[in-house]
Amino acid sequence: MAATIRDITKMTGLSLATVSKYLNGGNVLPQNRALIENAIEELQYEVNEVARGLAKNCTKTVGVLIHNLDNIFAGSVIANIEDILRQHDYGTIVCDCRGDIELEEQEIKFLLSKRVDGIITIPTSGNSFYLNNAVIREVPIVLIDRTFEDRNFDCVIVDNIEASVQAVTTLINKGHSKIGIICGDDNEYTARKRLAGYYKSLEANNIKIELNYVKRGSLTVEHGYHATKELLTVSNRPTALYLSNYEITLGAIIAINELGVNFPEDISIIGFDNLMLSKIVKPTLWTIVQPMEEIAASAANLMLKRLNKSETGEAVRVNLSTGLLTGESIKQLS
Amino acid sequence: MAATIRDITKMTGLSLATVSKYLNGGNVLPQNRALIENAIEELQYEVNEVARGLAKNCTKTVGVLIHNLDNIFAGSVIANIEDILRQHDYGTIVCDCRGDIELEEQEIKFLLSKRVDGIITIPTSGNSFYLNNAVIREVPIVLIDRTFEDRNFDCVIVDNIEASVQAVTTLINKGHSKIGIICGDDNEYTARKRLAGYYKSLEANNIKIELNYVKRGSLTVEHGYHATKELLTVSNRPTALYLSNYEITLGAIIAINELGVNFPEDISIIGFDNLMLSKIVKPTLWTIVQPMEEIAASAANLMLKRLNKSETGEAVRVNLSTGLLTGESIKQLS
DNA sequence: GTGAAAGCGCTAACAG
DNA sequence: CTGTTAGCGCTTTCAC
Repeated sequence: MAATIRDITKMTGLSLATVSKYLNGGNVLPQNRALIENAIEELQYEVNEVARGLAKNCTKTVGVLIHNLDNIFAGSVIANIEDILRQHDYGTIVCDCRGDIELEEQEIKFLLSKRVDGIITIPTSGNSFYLNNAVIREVPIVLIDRTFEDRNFDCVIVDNIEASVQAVTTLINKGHSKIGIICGDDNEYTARKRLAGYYKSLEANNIKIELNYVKRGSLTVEHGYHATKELLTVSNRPTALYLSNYEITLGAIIAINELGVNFPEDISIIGFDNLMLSKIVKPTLWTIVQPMEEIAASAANLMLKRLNKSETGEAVRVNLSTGLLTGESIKQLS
Repeated sequence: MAATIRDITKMTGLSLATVSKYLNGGNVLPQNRALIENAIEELQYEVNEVARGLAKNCTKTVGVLIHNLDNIFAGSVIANIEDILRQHDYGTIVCDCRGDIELEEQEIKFLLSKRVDGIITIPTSGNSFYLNNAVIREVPIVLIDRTFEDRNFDCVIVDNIEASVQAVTTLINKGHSKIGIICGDDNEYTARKRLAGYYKSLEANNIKIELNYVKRGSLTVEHGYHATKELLTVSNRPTALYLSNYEITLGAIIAINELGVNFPEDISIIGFDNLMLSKIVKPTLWTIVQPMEEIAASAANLMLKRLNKSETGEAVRVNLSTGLLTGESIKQLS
């Protein structure tokens, strides 16, 4: 059995209160301080955070709930959040709900029963109903990647429509009008927005929308790969492709290479998030990049502010912009 | 403030013990059961797991500590572990130590102060010193991916030497003797083993080892990419490449495609772990696969057994074998 | 600055 | 089956 604070009182002859005060950074006579520190060393004492959590009604942990852990975006965001939180002595309980709405609701219950001090989440569900209990208990919540229409929450998002506009406009400015898009399907919030941005910029430039240039599917390498092969063999094939997420970009590159098609000569492309590819592929890739670390940092810091009450106002909405990484993968059409 | 068990006693007129018994699955008179269930519904009561944890001296959470969260292997293993544990009512506190030994030690302290019931970890450190406190407190530990020489722990590993032997022997059986390897560097446990397996099978077949066929580096796409380019331009270039990890395989494929080199005609390759690639690349890829879900399941189940004391003996060592996925990426030399 | 005592929400004997 | 009671390990008044 691990040593308790009581063992320290016995060893030092001091009282519970004094030792506790020391542990919480209070003032103690130098001689007593020495006694306590010695005892702690001797006994290998470490605070029992469970007991402390009960006494203080706060656990110094935040729950992070996402749709899928084995995914680059989520993995990297979580790793960074965890990092920052830890530096402020907060632990992180990670749950992944596998894109399942029922599980998502259960996981929130689970996190609440663990009495997390706050919840950071990339929502799966389309409405915020599943967060009711957390709201009632006044557990701070920070949303990442999306918001809800039905209620305001703190959130950290990027403007996905604008990201697409950036990408597509870049292509248009280089003379392209036959532009394909490979994207997720309509029940994905970010996919919907990105597709909307694609439509928006085509319309703004009076370019007719070709429905067979739009390849909806899953957000996977497979979809990127197959959709690219299809788009490259379609009659009246597009001159440029907008690859609207990390995995899709990867799949597309593999398909293009495999077909022996060259970019930018035969096809122009602009990718998404795939820094790894943009760094190593030759010719280099034009890429839309989400500020993943900034997203993580904003979410973590916003949460920290809610936790230490330095932010108490209305729901704050952090809007980050995507960046545009220039490359050589887009051909200038005359 | 959330409702407590005491609120339920007031509402039902029953005692603490009865309600507690109900909550823990004990027998209660039907009428009382109804009363309690009604009160729970009414009050939106949920067990405070922190209080329960203190009373029971067990928290129903296990800590998972790994070197790097934004990595396919770790991400996918953790996602699966979390899944299984959750189904048994265990939560998961995830920490990533960024491959830093000092952080690793701190994280263990952190997990212990949170009183996790068990720890599952992919070790970073070369010795088990940092686990001392956990051992003393008799917190069950399950290692993944590697073991220590200095002390026996429960562990779930694959035979990395054998994996390499499988890969290299496959190449040799198809008539290759000029075989390159791209791998991690010597301070990576698994990389060392995989390289050792490479040497082993060459020696077993009396094939002379060419040191410039061995490309050590980081376990990254970049390394796979650049090393491949180097190996393909070296004089007396190898006829086959063994790509000894996921990221390296990905980088190599990109490099090969980019160079306009064809496999298996111009170069034979066998990859590692990259199921995604082996599924979508044409010609299909020969691939060594680690049973990631099985690794996760074994680790989680072993932990569960330790936790419920159904396994109490000596350290158990689960040895899983890698599989060989056949493909078309290896040319038969006459 | 220190100590005594009550309490955080729950569990677990032990009687009844 | 139910109720009483005494903790689990720590924090936090409130006197001294």
